[in-house]
Amino acid sequence: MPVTMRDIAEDLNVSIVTVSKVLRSQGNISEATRRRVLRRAKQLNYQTNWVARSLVTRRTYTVGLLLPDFTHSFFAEIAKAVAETVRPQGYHAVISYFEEDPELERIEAEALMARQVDGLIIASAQPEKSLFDGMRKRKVPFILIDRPIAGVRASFVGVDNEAIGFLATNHLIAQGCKLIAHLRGPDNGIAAARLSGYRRALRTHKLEPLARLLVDASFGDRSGYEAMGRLLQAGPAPDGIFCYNDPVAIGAMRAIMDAGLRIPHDVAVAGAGNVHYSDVLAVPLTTVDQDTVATGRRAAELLLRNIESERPSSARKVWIEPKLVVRESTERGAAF
Amino acid sequence: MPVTMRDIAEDLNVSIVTVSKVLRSQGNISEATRRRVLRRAKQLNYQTNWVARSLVTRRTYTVGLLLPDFTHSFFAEIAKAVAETVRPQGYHAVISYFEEDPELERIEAEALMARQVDGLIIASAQPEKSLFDGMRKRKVPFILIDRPIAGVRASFVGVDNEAIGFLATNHLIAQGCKLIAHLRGPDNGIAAARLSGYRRALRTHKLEPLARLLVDASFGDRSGYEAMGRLLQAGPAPDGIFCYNDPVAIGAMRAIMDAGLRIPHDVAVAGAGNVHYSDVLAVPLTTVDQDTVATGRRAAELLLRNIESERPSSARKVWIEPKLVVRESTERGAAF
DNA sequence: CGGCCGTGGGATATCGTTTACCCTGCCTCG
DNA sequence: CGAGGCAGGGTAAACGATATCCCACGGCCG
Repeated sequence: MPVTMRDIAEDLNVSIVTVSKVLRSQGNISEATRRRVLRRAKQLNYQTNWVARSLVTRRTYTVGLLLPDFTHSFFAEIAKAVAETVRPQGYHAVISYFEEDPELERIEAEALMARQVDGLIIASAQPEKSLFDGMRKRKVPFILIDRPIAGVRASFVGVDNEAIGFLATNHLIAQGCKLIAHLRGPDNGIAAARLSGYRRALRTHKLEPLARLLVDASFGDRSGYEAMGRLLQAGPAPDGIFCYNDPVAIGAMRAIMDAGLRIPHDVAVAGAGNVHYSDVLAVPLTTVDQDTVATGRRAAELLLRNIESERPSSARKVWIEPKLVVRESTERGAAF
Repeated sequence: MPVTMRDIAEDLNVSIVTVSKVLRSQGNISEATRRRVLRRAKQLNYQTNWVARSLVTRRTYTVGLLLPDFTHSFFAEIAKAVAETVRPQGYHAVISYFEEDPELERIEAEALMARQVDGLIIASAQPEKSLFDGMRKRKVPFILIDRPIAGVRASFVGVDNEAIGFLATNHLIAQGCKLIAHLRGPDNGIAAARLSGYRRALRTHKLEPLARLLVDASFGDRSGYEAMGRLLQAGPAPDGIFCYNDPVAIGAMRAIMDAGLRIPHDVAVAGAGNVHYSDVLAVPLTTVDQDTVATGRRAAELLLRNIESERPSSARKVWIEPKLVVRESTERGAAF
């Protein structure tokens, strides 16, 4: 069995409390005993038992991270940023995922709380309101990320999706595109915001938002391929496309090339999300980066502040600024 | 503050022990009190305090997972498989990473042990032998994955890299390639094993292993591009290439196309690793899948067995069978 | 009728720390 | 010279559960 403070105390004929004080540099302990304790601790390779410590301090120095799927690089990067932000403060991140299943999400959240995490960061699937009530009742601080949930009063950190749509579309316009289509994402707030940014950019430049240039896609490359196919059959090809996200854009690019058109010469393509293989594609893809690192970092900082400050701090919303990443798929020069 | 067993016990005028027994379905408790306790627990929304329970049972039902980097999809997928395997048994996985830094690796491992994980799964960077000694001393079961460490007696689960080299090369031969090159990886055991599989395949089919067809690359797409460039300049182009991994293969493909050659018509290309975007490339890439799911699952199963069985179970080595994934980059039909 | 057993439940110690006090000298200072 | 303060420790009670025994009672059996 592992070494405990008791072992050290008995070896040295001091009390356990003395050992504890030395190890935490608390209270008044003479330099002599301090050294003796430290030396013996090192010899025995003593390690704090965090379970015991947590029981009495009511702090585990652990934050829970609840994600739909950490094999998606988007979430993996957020997780990494969170872990890196809390580590210097002595916290660990424990990561759980729930596969977009609200029931599993509740179960995992409660498991994390039963393990007494000091706080939670959640990219929630669904407004299972009871979950949030439960957290509030137990006064566990939590931060929502990426997906705001209507009707839940909570701090939130996420990218400004409207800005993503605006940035990408604006860039296409700056590249000289006149007929700009949008492959729109699934029926959720994120897709709606990106669409609305697309519309604002068109409006700003007095381009007409033609209905036939707005095509339903989803979130995968297959849906992008199909949507693009429909768009190309329906009439004259657009000269620019903003796609809901990178996979959709990749599918669209394939459809464009299959149709014998060239990127960006005939059609410029922009995506969103900056998946990390966007630049090893046949034509490297212009996209809008969501700055996962900033998202994770800000969320973690906010959470730590809430944890340390006891008080049920007011719900803050932090919007991360997206950044345009220009690659070949839109580089046609303003001269076009 | 959260609800405890004491709250339930006082409300019902029974002892804490009785409550505890009901909640764990242990001991003899009458159906009547059983129901009363359960009802009250539900009303109060009682949740086991795992910190307290763990202190006395000496079990946290938590396994640690120590990875170089979980934003690499390879490790993320392993992590997911591990989490999924242990979850039904009531365990949680807590994931840590160490960025290939042996010092950080040791620190994180000890932090996990201080948090009393019941076992560890490690894709270790380096043979900091002291780390493994420490784990053995504290009798924390652990399993190495992906990277065997020479001189450390421990259970291991990983893919058979020699088989990867053999499978890929063999496939190229079956596709009719006669002049097969290899872009070799960095100087480690994994690359060496893949190379040796490549050689065995050539030998088996009595093809000559020309020295000029063996080119040093590294692990990134840039290195693949450059290595391929050198190879093409040095003499007649090979008609098949097996690359250390997928990124290298992607770089190589770009170099091949830049040289005006066609894939797979002029050169067939095979990679290894099956990164999840291999099939959205300009030419979908034939590769060898490492079966991350099996790796994670087997490692988790082995670990759980070790945990449950107390006894310092003997070090087992499990080799995961890789699987060939054929895509366009090698599809030329045996007729060539 | 005494002994034994099963049922239903409780008392108490324990897990390894921290926390909140308390105690004992000795020194200083008015 | 007595009060007060501080340095350097110690005692005891948590923290929230589980483990290990123990007890009372009733029924049943020989």
